[in-house]
Amino acid sequence: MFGTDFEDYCDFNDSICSNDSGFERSYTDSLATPTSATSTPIKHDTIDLGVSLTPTKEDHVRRKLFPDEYYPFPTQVKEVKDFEDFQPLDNTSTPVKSKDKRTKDPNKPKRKYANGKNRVTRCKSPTQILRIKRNRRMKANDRERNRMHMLNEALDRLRCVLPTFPEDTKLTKIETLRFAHNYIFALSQTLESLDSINSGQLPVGDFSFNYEKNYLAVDKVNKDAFRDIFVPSKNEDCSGDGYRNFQGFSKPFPNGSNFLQTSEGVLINVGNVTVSVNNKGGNCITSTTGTGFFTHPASLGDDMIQKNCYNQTYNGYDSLDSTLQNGPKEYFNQKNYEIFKNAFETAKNRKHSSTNDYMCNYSSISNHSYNYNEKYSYANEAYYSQSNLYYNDQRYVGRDFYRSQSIVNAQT
DNA sequence: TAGGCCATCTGGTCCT
DNA sequence: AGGACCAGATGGCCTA
Repeated sequence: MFGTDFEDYCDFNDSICSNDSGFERSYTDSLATPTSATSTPIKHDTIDLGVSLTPTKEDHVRRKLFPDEYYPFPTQVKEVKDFEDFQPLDNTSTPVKSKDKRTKDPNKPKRKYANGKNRVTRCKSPTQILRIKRNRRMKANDRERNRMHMLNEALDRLRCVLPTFPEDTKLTKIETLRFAHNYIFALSQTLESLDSINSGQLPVGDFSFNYEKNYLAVDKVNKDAFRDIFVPSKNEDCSGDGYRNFQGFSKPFPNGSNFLQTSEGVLINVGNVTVSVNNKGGNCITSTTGTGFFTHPASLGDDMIQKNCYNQTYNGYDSLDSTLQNGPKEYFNQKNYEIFKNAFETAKNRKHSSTNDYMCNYSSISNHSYNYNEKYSYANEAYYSQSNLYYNDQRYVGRDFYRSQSIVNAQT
């Protein structure tokens, strides 16, 4: 049903740029109307340019301001696989120095000119000077445009690794940076918590790295753990930029925080998601796309557990039967939940593997995060334990995948 | 309609 | 000379 690649959730058609891209304007207009009072190019009919201004993921074609013949270098955008692979785009007008430089002969005498100087400066007509300046300006604009494109693409890649839902409104630039700052902080705090377990300061039973089990559970230790991660301490001054308070998003609670404790439980706001932990087990996650409810396994009957199965396809295996796959639509939006959850798993995996895999190559995240059958595909015990850390509360029946602590009454 | 966000142009500065 | 970087200016698009 759903794709298994993380990229499936990051549709470049939507995320690469906003619809109100300024590419609809062209520098050619300003050239055509040099006497215009404003230096800002006038809106131009894009059809006249003969190029599609909408980038697509498939063709990897950068939006172009001018027809192909205006570009002296290839315009194909290099697909970035990892950080080391990332190179500046090739479609800049900036001339690239040839690597095979011709070695100068040091014995060769310099060319002499009649006036004693090394070079003759020809007189240029005002028209020529104007043309040269215009050409330099166009090239400078081209470079600046590409530079900003690279910056925006970097921001897009950053958006893709942040735990927000693709269906939600695209984060603005400043929101992306702020949220990334907070997210890194949250992940580092999570890793520190894990270190506390490894060093024996915390019992594993109190805080294992199981987001679903611990962050949605109701025992005090886990509530405090979550609060430690997402809510600044009293000593922290978050009145300014409020980074620790996820200020990139609204703070929905009257206390001006992303965390609210009530007599019935706690509410935690993380990005576009609000997690509600109820003392009576009525936990839920709410996003702008819908709400999903969670219940303790103890309160679930067998029939409810049956309905909590994944009705998705992983590794080519169809799970459960067709009636469940085509079952009621009120089930929790599993895709959104997985995206949110995988952010935490990524942090866990980073502890055990090379660092470049995850933050620099978001396509590889999916290989680990969505591979639910991997524990049965790998005999390596270490790998098993590593992969299974997060899913230590799940049951597997034949080819069917069950979740013991799952969604029973959700809507999207 | 005002304000936010964005892409683009532009000129200045610094550096190679 | 030319490229990278930056900040200001400007207009388009969208939303409350």
